[in-house]
Amino acid sequence: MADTQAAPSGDKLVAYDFAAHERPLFEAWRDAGYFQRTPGFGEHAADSYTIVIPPPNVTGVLHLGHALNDTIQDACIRRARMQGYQTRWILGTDHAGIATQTKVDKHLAEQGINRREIGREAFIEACQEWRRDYGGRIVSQIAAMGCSCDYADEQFTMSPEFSRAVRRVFTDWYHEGIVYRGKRIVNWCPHCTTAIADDEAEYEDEKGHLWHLRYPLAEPVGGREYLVVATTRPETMLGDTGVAVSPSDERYRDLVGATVRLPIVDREIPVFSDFYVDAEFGTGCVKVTPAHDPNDFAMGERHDLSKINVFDETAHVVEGFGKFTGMSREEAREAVVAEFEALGLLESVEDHDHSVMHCYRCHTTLEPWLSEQWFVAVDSLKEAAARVVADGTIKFHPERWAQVYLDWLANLKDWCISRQLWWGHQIPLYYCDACGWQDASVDPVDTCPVCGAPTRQDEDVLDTWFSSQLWPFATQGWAEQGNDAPELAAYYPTQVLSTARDIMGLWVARMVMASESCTGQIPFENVIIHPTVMGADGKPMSKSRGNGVDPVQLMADYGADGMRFGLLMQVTGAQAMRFDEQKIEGSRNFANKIRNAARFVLMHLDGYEPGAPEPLTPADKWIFSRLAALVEAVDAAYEGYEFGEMTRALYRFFWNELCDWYIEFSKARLADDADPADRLACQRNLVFVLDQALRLLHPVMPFITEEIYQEMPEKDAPMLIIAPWPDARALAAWRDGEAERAIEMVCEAVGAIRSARSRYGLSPKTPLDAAVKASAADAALLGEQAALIRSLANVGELAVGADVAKPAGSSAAVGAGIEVYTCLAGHVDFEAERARLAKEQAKLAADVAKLEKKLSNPGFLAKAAPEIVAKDQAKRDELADKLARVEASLAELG
RNA sequence: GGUCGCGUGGCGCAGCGGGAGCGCAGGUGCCUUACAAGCACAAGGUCGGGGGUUCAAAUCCCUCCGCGACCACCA
Repeated sequence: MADTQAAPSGDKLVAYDFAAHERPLFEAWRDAGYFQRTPGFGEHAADSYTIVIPPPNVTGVLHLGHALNDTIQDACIRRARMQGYQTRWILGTDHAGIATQTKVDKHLAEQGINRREIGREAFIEACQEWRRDYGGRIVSQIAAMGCSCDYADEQFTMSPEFSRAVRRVFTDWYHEGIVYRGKRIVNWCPHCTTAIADDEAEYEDEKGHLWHLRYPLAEPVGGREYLVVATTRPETMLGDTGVAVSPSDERYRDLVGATVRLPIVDREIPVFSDFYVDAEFGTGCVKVTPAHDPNDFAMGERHDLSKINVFDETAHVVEGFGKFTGMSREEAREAVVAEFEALGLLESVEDHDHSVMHCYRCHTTLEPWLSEQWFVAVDSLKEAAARVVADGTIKFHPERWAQVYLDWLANLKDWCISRQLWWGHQIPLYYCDACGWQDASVDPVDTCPVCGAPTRQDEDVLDTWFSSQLWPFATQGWAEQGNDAPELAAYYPTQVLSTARDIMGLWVARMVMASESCTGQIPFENVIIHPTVMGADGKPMSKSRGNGVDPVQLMADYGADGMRFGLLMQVTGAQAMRFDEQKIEGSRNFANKIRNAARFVLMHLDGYEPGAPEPLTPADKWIFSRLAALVEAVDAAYEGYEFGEMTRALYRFFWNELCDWYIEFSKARLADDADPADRLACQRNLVFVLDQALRLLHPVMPFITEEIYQEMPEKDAPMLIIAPWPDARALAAWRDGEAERAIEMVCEAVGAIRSARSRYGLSPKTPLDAAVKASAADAALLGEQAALIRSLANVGELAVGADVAKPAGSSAAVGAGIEVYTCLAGHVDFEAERARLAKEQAKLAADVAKLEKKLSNPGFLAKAAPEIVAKDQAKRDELADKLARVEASLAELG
């Protein structure tokens, strides 16, 4: 606190060492146990406030999205802690199946190791090792931000307890028929060699071709010897088992029921009609490959076609296709097309853009692939999940995301949960090959309960999101004690879930479904969907674009407080926010302003004695009134989850009201020759306002506020982190319209005199005489504040009254209800003053005319709310008055 | 194809029914002892175009234009 952060100019700027100031505070909070379950106090003592952090991937590093999201959560929970709730912010990481396995694979590959060679156990050990080496990094970065999570009870989606919860849900759902096994078309990643869920597939537009291929008919029909199919994937023709046409397509009516002799493979396949086919597209004939296209699969089911798998798990052509066997998809495409051309069956090729599915992890083109997989039947789950959002039990902020959520649920299809990976929760389904017994079980089943033979466990692991969906309750004792877990009773449902919109379906909706099914409760009451942080160019941040910003670097440059405040200041209800580093810099400056204001207060405490704040002067009453308004605004913003509003309100109050005016007002009262009683009152009021401001700022800027709080002359809590939140209801008594009016006039008068001085290039050091004319009531209010005006505007003689005359040779500024004359005689040439006043006269005349017109409109008078009419009349009178006074000043200048 | 978001001073954004605001950049003057990461002052916009509702529109409705996102997807 003692050091000046910004050295006087001339000296070299000494960078403030944020980390050195922040880390000890963090450790103090942690060591005092404030990050763990806090006991609660006051009116909310019996209520809990819980947040579960969206668990970052174990191997991840902090990015700006986390930084924003975690700041939001920390602000919420710190405020709740100060409000006296029993708080708990559950921290942990996600094992992130594919993501981690991909990384470890790559890591091993660099050492020339293939995971298939070392086997499952060794590979899992490699993952664990990787996790031990890199796993803690993101948690320490979260700590560097100052997040008040429960670090002593860190969760992991593959911890023994969590795994038990996963097995339990799988087993329960299996027994309820919610989890089932089936041979279906799934999105297959030939690189990761696993199935992935529909929402893990990303569509990307690609330039491609539409090949028109002739398929000869086994027997000519009506003189026709062949039909032409159009396809974007000629290589799949090896697996064709039918050709479909639209039922309403007259052109092909007589072909339905005919047989095609499939070229190359020489297979006889039927021509049939199906409603799926659009006669308008391509040739109107669709080759049907049930094993490699979901729509074809559906047609295959409807028409009882066989399903021929052309590709193996790495998307190479399987045995039995002659020279094509062993070719990659791409090679096979070329070879098939070449063959058709050689056979004279390639009718034409046209360019065709289409969207192609890619793996969201490795971006390999996905192959729709027929395989045996596990699924979650969603029909019984989604109903409750939709209901609790539709009826407002769970609220989205901003509200419109509720519709996105509901739409997602409405379109939901069964969820493929099995993954052909090694890193993850192995599916707890046990088979007895001897007698055919099979069952799911929470605990391992080594021998068959029917015949006693050894069993084997399913090889596949579960989708990462299958475990993530249990996060809000599996972290709270559910695995062992189910819904009787005391933690759940105390801390469930949680209050807030904050996330970006991209995992609305993948995670948010699934948590609701799982929680409703497993606990019978909602998992959280409020869902905050914060905007996605974009790069400075408005595009998503990415390595390849080079527009990424590292939050760790931001914290090093601007402090954790600066980054936090700056991020929240940019939050709006929109879907995206373009990252603006200047906002972070401005917030760092704001933190510095807070530090300096506190320094001012604390260095002027000579003779200070603790005591109740007491607003004596209008300036005191004004700042108390503004403080009361601020608390109300901040509370309202938190309750609406409007973080941009909240931070801007704090910024405005602290900088533009407290620092720009109240502290300036205080200087004279704190001087050595000031009245000791008044000085003490001023000190107490400064301490009080600073203290309240620190509390309001603390959830967003925890470090600087705590650091200052420790220096405060009186404290009602050992640390600010658990100090009571300002009480808006109690403060409301300080609202004072008259004091606000008085100080507004002071500010206006000071501004007018400074402006006149600046306009004519007069030094701030030259004292000027001035006069203020106001209504009798205002003059009475203002008269008491003459000293403030004199000291802030460097005024010599100051006259205030209802009937003061404009001094000769003065510049006039006409404000709201007051007129300010700055004496410039002997200092300036009045030509410029005349021009300025003439310009103002024109502007005022136009404004008055506009209002006159409005007020003479009968429609307005008849229909507008009476207080609006009154307001406009008052405004008109005021402007007319101003105009008259400007004109008078002008006349006087001659 | 469907749904949603955004177009406001040079730049980045707030405001979303009663006379246009903030930050930054730029201009002028200040080392005024809390702060030059600062202070003071001034300048800068017909709120994307058009139409409508209303006494009143940046704000509500329609339409067009331009960005962007999500969902679905026709071989």
